[in-house]
Amino acid sequence: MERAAYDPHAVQERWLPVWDRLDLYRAGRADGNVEGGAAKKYVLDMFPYPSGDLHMGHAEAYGLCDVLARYWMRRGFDVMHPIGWDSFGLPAENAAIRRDEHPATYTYANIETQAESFRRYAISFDWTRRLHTSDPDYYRWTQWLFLRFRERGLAYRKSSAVNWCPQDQTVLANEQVVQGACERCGAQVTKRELTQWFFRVTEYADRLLADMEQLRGHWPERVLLMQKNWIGKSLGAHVDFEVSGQTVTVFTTRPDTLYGATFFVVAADAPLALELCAPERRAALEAYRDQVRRLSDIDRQATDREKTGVDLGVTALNPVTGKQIPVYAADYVLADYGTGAIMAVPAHDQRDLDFARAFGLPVRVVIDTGAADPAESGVATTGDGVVVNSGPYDGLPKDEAISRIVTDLETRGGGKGAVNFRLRDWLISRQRFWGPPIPVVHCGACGEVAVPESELPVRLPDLRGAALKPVGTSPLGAATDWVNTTCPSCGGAATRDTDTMDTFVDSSWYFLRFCSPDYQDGPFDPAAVREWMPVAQYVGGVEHAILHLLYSRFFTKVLQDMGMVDFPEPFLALMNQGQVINQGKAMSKSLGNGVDLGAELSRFGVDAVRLTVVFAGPPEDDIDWADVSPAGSVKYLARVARLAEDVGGLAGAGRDASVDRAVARTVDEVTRLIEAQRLNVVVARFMELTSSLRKAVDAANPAAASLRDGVEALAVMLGCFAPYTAEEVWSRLGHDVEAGDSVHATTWPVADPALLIEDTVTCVVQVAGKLRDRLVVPPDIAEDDLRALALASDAVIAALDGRDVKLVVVRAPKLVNVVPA
RNA sequence: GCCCCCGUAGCCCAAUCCGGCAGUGGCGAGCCACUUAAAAUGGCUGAGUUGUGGGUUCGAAUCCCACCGGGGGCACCA
Repeated sequence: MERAAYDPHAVQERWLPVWDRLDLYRAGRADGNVEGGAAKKYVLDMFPYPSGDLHMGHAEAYGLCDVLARYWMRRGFDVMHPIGWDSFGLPAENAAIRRDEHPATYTYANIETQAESFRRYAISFDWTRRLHTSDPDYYRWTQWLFLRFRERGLAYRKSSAVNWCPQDQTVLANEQVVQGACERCGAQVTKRELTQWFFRVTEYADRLLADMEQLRGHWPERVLLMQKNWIGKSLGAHVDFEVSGQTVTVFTTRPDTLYGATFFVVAADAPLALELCAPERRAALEAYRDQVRRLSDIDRQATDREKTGVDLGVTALNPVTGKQIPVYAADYVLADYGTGAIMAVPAHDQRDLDFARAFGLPVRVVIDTGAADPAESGVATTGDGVVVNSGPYDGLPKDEAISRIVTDLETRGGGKGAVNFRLRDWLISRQRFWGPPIPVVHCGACGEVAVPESELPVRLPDLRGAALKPVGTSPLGAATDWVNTTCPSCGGAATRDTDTMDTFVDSSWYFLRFCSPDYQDGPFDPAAVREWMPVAQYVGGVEHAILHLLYSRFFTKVLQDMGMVDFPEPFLALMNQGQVINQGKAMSKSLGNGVDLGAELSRFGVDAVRLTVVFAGPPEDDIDWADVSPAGSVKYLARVARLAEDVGGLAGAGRDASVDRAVARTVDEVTRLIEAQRLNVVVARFMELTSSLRKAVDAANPAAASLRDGVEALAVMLGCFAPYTAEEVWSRLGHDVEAGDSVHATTWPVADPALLIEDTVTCVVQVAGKLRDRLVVPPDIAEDDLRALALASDAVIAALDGRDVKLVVVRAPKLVNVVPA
């Protein structure tokens, strides 16, 4: 008999226009046709940057997220699954220079390409909520939020050393500096002192850390760990030292080693170094500072570097020993961590010891750890031990000494317990064009003045091509007509701020905008946000583990403090999909191992690619495209289509308990597996069910009703993974999809609990832990009966070989273990 | 250097949470059927010291310890 061929492309062409017409994925209108009514679920993928067309990475991330979104739709939830574009950013600007056009041209053309690809890839997006961060309607509210942050003292300007690329004559974001070099041109990045805008994220450090407890279990553990390390909370103390009549405070995590502080170091690039320096050492310090400034980041960060520094010719008073200790400036002390000055305890800190050995400074052991003397061994002892050489504290264990010394410092003055964070304030200024302009005007008379809300957005001027070339200042600065303005406060002549904001600012609140994308009275409608937020499931790559996720968490907390939202965390659950690699390596042009998504889709079809990325392994694992087989997925989907064809033609109402049980077991297990996000295992279960239904059909099983129900259940579940094929199957079973009876508008199958109970169980019988026999028993068999059955088994008697039985372990109904003497 | 995760068949994965038959999926390999032949399709088969060593247990892939190998994060943060 001639089989109906399975042509994935024909199936796509057939159903895509029908789905467009049926408008299946609009949020906010679920009919609550499943128990539990229509509870809301907000499912979100990290929105894409519009660089070219979609690639394999998108295929995986959006494919995985779509399974979850569709599953919850089938479970009767009112699901919001929106899409938008993170459409400001440097690549568009570079393309515009190259092609002599406006960045918007490249950006919006790519967006259209990606949107069409998403549509064909059959992601269940609610297209009515689409947004682009580069639209004035969007960045108007990015600017509005900036002004609210500024009112609260959370946005401020300060002078700071930033990454500078001498080749491109421009400031670079940290993420554009790869191992000390400019990611664009490869030049060594240096530091340059510039006045920049910052967000005061450090004020939220403690809450960002503490609230991670709410995320534990729902976010990948390693992401929480990375954020924890990034925030870097350290407990310790501030201790005051007198230097030339001036009080200089240091931060230390080891107040117990105060008696071992034999010298004092300030960061060479901190202003404090100049203040403390004796006049006769001034020239030496300036020379050293020049030398430090010329160092590239990559050199400066090398930990095995020789310690360098310069004696400042002054001394500091150790507050507990009463001794004057020398003061140095060195580049191993960081200007922007702690107070920019340290007490150096060479015996118990490796860096201080290295410095002491280089400069011939004394080493004084104050904690006896039992290890060799650091002065001899060159290895600082940082472990636990007993306090020595420390006056009244001698003999105390380390931890007790810490609390005693801190208490004494607080009582006597001169110090107190303190907490310090590694987290730095977020530098948001960019000397670039394609971003939201900072809505501030600089007036000679009034200073910094906010642009009034009624004048937002501050639109970008119409610059293109060569006008965007980096010249060391923002391209906005050259747009004279745009820069020159009047002061909103006094009406006098003033200039606009020429910085634009980091694109991470745009993406720190887009998930809120999706709740009410057309809202005109604020960044979002509070009622809509109450309805949808927080995001129930967020999906994206682990490369955003810190920046985007930390900033979004920060924004949410600020908005909570402003009373605009009533929750502290934006994303209740997070899934990190792995990367798609090829032949063991990240895909790249230079390696020639790239896999083109469009080519794969043309060859195998959308469903096969979607199924392959899900089936390849656990969602969070990388997929090596060389290890997987989209051709195998095509084969499987064709098998399902043929099964539907055969079953669709069966007549009759016959049922078969073993078929019904197999279906019920699969439904039950697949449901639990999806909830646990074990999506690769789900596909294996589909394949098993398909095989067993196939066998039943081939055996001329008369249970037509059971088989039909089974294939229907399979179609509904498979619809979340391979939406086109599932619709085709659904249609072959006789459903009128064009009339609205789509597999993507139906409800998830329910397993009858009665079918999940087995009438018999296979009991394993072991002798001394080795498998010797299997017994088929009722599931509710009594322990004693099972023991008797097992002991009577011929195989057991043979294995015992006359030995006495010492112990019989019975775990009814699954196992008996007979232990011989 | 510090911290985290992972080692199961030639390869990708199940079984690990909560100890109880190492397989139930895929790729590849081999064989068979269909075919003039091939492709496609269907069926069948084989493959294991569960990284290594030790411990706990009646029983360990699973729990504990050490080591080896791989991946990742942080790193002059006091």
